Amino acid sequence: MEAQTSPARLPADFADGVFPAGCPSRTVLDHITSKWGVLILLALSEGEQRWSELRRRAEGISEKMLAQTLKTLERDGLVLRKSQPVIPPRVDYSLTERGYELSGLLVPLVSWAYNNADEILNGQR
Amino acid sequence: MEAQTSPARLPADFADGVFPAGCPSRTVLDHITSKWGVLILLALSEGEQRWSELRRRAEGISEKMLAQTLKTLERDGLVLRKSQPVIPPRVDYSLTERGYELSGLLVPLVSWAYNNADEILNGQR
DNA sequence: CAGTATCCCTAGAGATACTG
DNA sequence: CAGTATCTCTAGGGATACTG
Repeated sequence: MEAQTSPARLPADFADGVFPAGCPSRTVLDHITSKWGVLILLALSEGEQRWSELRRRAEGISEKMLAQTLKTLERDGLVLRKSQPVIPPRVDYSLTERGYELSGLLVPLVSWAYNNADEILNGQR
Repeated sequence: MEAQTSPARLPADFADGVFPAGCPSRTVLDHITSKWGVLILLALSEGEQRWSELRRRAEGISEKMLAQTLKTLERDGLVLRKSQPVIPPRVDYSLTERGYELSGLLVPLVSWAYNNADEILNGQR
């Protein structure tokens, strides 16, 4: 098999092919491709959900990491937090418009990973 | 803004909305969304490249992480390593067909991150 | 229910030196 | 040039306990 060049092109600023160390996109990329970040964004792509629901779906996440991940995504304007002043507390999380846009790119990636996982890890063609 | 549901759908196995802890796709996802993994795959989407070239492009990567990342991606069948028995050594890396397919999903994501980075990190609408 | 606050701990990242 | 081999270190992540 020969080397190929991807049809989808990178932003022109990467035209020299260098990904600068201090580039802000690195930070954003770290947030949205983080282990738990992806899963939370994906879960929320199915619609608004509560804390406990997210915890159940992103199986294996600790409370600490759920809180941290949600805060980061909220600060980044990707996730919206709606808190009701009731007892017991009720908090709903959902995607913002921007988060929704992003999830449209993430879903195909996760689907691909899911569909190719066995072949990739078990080495068969 | 109201909660929305993404048009792109997840694999049916995720229909219950749960991402199982032991799911193989988690491992694959970790590889391809790793800090350096993304950048290497992206760099290679521009075509075959040598070790030193990759090191230059993924600015800030250490030799250790470059070696480790390339090995993982090669084992996963995403990257092809072609070594010439010459002195000085010459090794070329390129994407396999599967890696190429993946890069088609990664490029839009990185482009999105690049285009939205400033607004995300500086908080303006 | 929806989180904080702590403590602990090691895997993973970087730096450096060396080599075929 | 294209890597390995070590060493070091800390910050990310888990577990647990507690709270408005």
